[in-house]
Amino acid sequence: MRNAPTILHLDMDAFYASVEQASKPSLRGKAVIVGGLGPRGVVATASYEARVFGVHSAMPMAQARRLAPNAAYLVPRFGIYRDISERVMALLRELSPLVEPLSLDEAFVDLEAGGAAWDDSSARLVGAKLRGDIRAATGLAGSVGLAACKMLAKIASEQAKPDGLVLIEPGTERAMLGPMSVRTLPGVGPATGDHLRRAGIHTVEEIAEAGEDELVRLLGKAHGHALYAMALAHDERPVVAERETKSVSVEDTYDVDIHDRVRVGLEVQRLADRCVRRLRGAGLSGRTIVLKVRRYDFSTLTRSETLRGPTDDPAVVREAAARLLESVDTTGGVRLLGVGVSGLADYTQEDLFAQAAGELGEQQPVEGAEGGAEAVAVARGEEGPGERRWLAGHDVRHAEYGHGWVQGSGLGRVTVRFETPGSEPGRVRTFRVEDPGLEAVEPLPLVEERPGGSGGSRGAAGSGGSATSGASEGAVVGGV
DNA sequence: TCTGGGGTCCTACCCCTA
DNA sequence: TCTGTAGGGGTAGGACCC
Repeated sequence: MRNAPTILHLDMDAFYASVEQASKPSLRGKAVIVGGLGPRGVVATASYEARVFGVHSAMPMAQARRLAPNAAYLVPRFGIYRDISERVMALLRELSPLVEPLSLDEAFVDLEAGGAAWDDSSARLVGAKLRGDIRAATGLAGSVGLAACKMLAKIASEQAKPDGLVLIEPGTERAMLGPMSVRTLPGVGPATGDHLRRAGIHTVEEIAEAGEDELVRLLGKAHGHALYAMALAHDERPVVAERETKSVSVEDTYDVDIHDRVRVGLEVQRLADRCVRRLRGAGLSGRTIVLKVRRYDFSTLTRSETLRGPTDDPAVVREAAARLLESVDTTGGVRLLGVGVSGLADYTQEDLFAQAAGELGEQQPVEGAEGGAEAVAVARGEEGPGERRWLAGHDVRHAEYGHGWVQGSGLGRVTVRFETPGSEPGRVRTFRVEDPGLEAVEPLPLVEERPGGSGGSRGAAGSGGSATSGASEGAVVGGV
């Protein structure tokens, strides 16, 4: 391990919820919960105001509604999250070529590789400036952890939340880690945590005291060795900029269990097609087709089949998935189905044959760059011809009232709050769902782009929900 | 209380082959 | 030729992460 704290971990605070608060002035300072709103949805992110009620990520939405009945409940808008994430990642890449994104809202940066920092004070300066730059570019708050390795940098950013910066000074790592719960270490989830607890191991220090042999005996070779090393604050994992995708999959949980075997078969076909679209969008093909079935009792099983060569042919994937389904007992009903492809290659042999046979006429549109027009299609959640379903939280424009967002819909009505990231909290109006004046539009930028200008509007996250600084309607870039 | 979606990695087991 | 074994690929499931 290097001896200067030059690994940076950035974690955007309550990312999805903060984006929603920054987009919607009326939600600033309020409990906001983003996630699946169906009967089987779970919480993706809760704002800090919602966490006060005990709501947290991965909690069933029904439970969240009991705990925080007056919170704002919104479906995720991945298009805008992705746009903002790209801006943040671009700022990170200015610091170093070695940036490892972990998700839309988290990344590691190797500051030493970029020559951006070489010791405590330079690292601290870079971290502080980065937080300011992110705030100016997006209006959002991010927490920064700085340490000599990835594990400690991540723990540091966790300690820095919300809206802070923590640097772990070299030489203090063991003393800091020792009293912490085993669950602090990456790779220790509920199951491993329980396992260790039953062996009388509760803290990181107790892992170190137990010794490597005991850890390997308890948890197996790979996990045991890795955990023991982490407990000694040893983590040699490098920051890796480019990660190859290993698998592509899609899955759906159904609001109501499916019992009809024919319907199950049709859903599997549909998922196979969706999976292939994603696969093609990424320019990939794969050899192993995986079917996932979660039954009525939440038991989950997978079936897989490895082909002789990689494919991205929807018919081939569909047929394989259908064969796999034959070996699964679905009596009692299924709550989730999934189709995946692994054993990926970035070329395809099947295509050569398919092209030769002129079978590409029915090629599907590529999903690839999701976020733009696709986000709008999703925003309105069009299910069938003539049917318009307005999703909570998504952006709309009304011919008469301008830009707003869907606050709720049902019984043939849709309620819209008319406000923009730069406006005061707006008024609410209700329309018929088929109102011709209403259309789904792209989200507005959170911070106005002012060429030559500095700074921007203040976001909501952790900043006390202040009003924005003089933004106007002028920056509207909506429209479909 | 009733548990999403998209991933990665590890382990155990089976079967085949050398 | 038979037997034991080691290794690799395929398969299934579990744990974990965000």
